[in-house]
Amino acid sequence: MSDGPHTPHPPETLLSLLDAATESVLAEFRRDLEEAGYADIRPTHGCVFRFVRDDGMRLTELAGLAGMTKQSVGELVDDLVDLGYVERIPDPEDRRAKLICLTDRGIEAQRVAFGLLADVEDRWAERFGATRMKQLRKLLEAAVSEDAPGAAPELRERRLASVS
Amino acid sequence: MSDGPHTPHPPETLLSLLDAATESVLAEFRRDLEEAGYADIRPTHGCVFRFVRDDGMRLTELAGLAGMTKQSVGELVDDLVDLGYVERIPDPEDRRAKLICLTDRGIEAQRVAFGLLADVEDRWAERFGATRMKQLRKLLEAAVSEDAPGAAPELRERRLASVS
DNA sequence: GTACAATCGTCAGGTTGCCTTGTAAGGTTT
DNA sequence: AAACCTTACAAGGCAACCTGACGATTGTAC
Repeated sequence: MSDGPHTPHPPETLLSLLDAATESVLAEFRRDLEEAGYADIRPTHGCVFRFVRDDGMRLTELAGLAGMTKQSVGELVDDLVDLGYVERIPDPEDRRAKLICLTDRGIEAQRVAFGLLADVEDRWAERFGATRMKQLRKLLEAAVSEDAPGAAPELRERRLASVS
Repeated sequence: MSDGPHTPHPPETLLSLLDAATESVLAEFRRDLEEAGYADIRPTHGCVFRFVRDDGMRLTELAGLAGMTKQSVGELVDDLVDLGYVERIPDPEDRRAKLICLTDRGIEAQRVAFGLLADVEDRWAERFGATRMKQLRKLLEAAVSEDAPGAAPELRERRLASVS
């Protein structure tokens, strides 16, 4: 940092690399999803597709898993209802609550999306070799799941729950 | 995807892992930066600290490096001017333009920030071993800089230019 | 069994981080 | 000097989150 007059080409930090890689994968996924005919699904909606169970799930639980507020997830669910991917059915066990369920179309979209994500990963594996990809996965999993030396404790719940 | 009734614990995709790791590093960095007394610097400001040269830089060039519009970067520069980290001085070579320069305080902040990012990476290296970190870096660099099989071409310019 | 507190979802409104469009001032070209 | 680029800025919009404050239930304590 203090060698030389300044950093002409700024140093690639771990953060910038991780962020760039994330964006790269995300962009690829978005493109594939769009090409598959699901242009109306935005990346934000992923938190619903990712966590919702087939037998339905309450908003509160979904929000908890996604690490977001009920209001925010509620908005996304509104979108997906309008788009016909999910529906809210009254919870038979609690008349306050509603169960958020995937429609048939939603189930299909979920299947396709997870498939495309797996394809992206497969392409990476082709480029870098399956061995390296396994290493990468292991490393990232360890970095994320373990107690990081300095991460804020409240983050740990969210960490696996952010993007689709 | 279609084995078993459904995926109870959703599968960790490459995307979710990368995203989680990014967030983890970012959170750690933010915390460290705050503890170092720079709570007023937001992550978004990183695109200025990251790319600005010591001898100053025009808004247009900065925006180009950051992969953002001039207006967006201009706003961030406004913030940093208010906070005393940068200043706009008239460009002697073009009276339309202004050079965005770090103040002494800004230079110090930049030094500290890059140092803290390096510290985060060192801590990762301690946890996983220097060898694995090198592998991780190499892999990410390759994934990001090479022509990805399916990435949008316009992304490639931006890819290394997003977060601090 | 009635009062009280907690929980479920929603409404209203705000913040952040970006973008697009338009405009005025300063250069460049011929 | 007329036409055309730039440079920066101002105004306004949008997406993706947030907080706070409800009404409608439900579970809990007297």
